[in-house]
Amino acid sequence: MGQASTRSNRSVVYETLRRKVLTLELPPGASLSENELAAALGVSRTPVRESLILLGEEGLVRVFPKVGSFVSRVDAERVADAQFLREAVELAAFDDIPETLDPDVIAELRANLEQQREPGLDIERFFALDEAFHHGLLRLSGHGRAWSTVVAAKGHLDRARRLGLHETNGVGRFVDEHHAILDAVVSGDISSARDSLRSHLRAVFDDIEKTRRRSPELFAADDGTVPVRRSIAVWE
Amino acid sequence: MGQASTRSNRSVVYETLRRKVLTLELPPGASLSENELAAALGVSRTPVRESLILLGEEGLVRVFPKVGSFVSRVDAERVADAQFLREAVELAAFDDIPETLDPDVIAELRANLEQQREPGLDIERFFALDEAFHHGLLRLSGHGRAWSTVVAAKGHLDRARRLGLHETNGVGRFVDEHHAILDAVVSGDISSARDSLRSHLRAVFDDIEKTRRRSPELFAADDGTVPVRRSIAVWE
DNA sequence: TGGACGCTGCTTACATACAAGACCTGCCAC
DNA sequence: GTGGCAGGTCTTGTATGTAAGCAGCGTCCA
Repeated sequence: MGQASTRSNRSVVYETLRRKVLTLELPPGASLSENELAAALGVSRTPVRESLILLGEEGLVRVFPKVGSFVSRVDAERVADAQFLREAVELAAFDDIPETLDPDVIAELRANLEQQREPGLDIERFFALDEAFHHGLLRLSGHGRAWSTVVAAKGHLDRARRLGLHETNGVGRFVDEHHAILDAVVSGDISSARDSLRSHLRAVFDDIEKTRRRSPELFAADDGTVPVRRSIAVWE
Repeated sequence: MGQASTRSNRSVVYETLRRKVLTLELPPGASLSENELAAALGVSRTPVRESLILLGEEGLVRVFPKVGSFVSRVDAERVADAQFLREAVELAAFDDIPETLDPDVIAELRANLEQQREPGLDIERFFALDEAFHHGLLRLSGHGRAWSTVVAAKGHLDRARRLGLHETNGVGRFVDEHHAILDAVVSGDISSARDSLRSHLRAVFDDIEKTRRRSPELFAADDGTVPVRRSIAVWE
C-alpha cells in the first residue's frame, strides 16, 4: 500500500474503513464486499476481512454469513445506548477530578477551545477538536484510558449527527458549552461542571433526535433485514 | 469440531479461548501460538487468528507482531479502569429505573438469588449467577444492551478476583448485598439501591486490592515486555 | 399467468501456502 | 572466556485457493 512499514496493513485498512463509515462516505446499507475492498485498497482479502470483523464487533458493520457485509443502519436504539454509555462514563469521571488540576491538560484544553473558535472551521475539524476536548476532560480525572470505550459509543452518535448536520452552522453553541464546562472545572465548581457537561451531552443528543424527527427516512431499524444486494455504490 | 453447524468455528474458538483465559486455565503470560491452538482445537489458523485479534481488542490477549501472542498480564491499572467503567454504567442505569418494574425481570432476579443461596455452590456457578443478576438489574432500567460493555470490563475484574479467590468462602457476603440491592429496588428506594450497589461494587474491588497486596507477584505491569518464549505451558 | 426449479454468479468461511521478521543457539574468531 | 555472526526455527502477516451457501433470474411446466 505504500505506507510506512511500521504499521500493519490491517490497521490501515481498519482505520480507513472506519473513517469512511463515520463520515458517511460509506453510507448505511452500503455493500462492503471483501473482494472489492481488497482490490480498491490494493491489499488481499485477509486484512480487509479482519477489519470487517472488528467493525462488526463495534456495530458499524453487519456481516451476513455467505451473503455479504454492509454498513449498519443508523439505529435509533443503538444511538440511545451510545448516549447513555457516554454520559455515564463522562459524568462519573467528574466525581474523581482532583483538587489540583494537571496544568498540562488544562493548557491543552484551552488551546483546543481557541481552535474551536477559529473562523472557517469545517465539520471534520470540529469533530476532531470535540473528540480531543472530551478526551482531555477524562484525563483530568485520571480516567483517560476509559476513552476508548467512549470512542466506540461516540462513533454511533457522530454518524447520526452527521446525517442532519453537514455544516458547522449552530456549532457555536456547543463551543460555548465547552467553554462553560472548562471554566467550571478550573474554578473548582465540579457540581456546576457536571451539570454543564450533562446538559451539553443531552443537547447533542436532542440535536440528533430532532434530525430523526425531521428526516426519519435517514434512520432505519436494524432489524436483520438484508439490504438489497449492490443497492448502493460501494466505492465512491 | 463437531459442533452444530449453526455456529461458526470462529465463535466457538473465541468463546473457548475467552473462557479459558477468564478462568485462568490459560494463565497470564501463557503463549498462544496460532499453530498450536489450531492443532489443539482441530481447526485452521484462520478462525484462531481472528479470535486472537478479538481477544486482543478486549485486552485479554497481547499480540506481538512476528513474535507471538500471549495471555495479557493482570494489570492493576486495567483492573481499576474496568471497575470505574462498570460502576459508572451500573449506577447511571439506576437513575433510569421506572416507577413500575418489569415483573418478569423481578421474578428472574428473585429466582437467581434463590440459587445463589444453594449449598455447595461452586465458584463458576456463582460467577454465572452474579453475571446474570447484574445484567438483570441493567434490564430493569431499559439499559440491558449496555451489558456487553460491562462484560468486557467484568472480564478483567473476574480474572483478578480469581487470582485470590478459589473457593466460595466469603461469597455469602456478596449474596447478602445482592439481596439488599434488589429489596431496595423493589421497595422503590432507588437512592438506597444506588448506595447498596455502589458499596457492593466497591467491596468486590477492595477484595481484589486485598489480594493484590497479599500476593503482588500474581499481578504484573503490562509494560510491553515480551514474555520469555514458551515460558508457560500453553495447553494444559 | 403463475409457480417451481435449476443454473449462474456472487458472497463469506475456512484452509493453506508463502513472506518476512525476531529469537535462540551454536560455532568461530579473538 | 567472550563477542559476534550466521543459520535454523519459531512466530505472525499476508496472499490465495477451496468449499459451501444464498440470491436472483430465467425457464419450463401446469
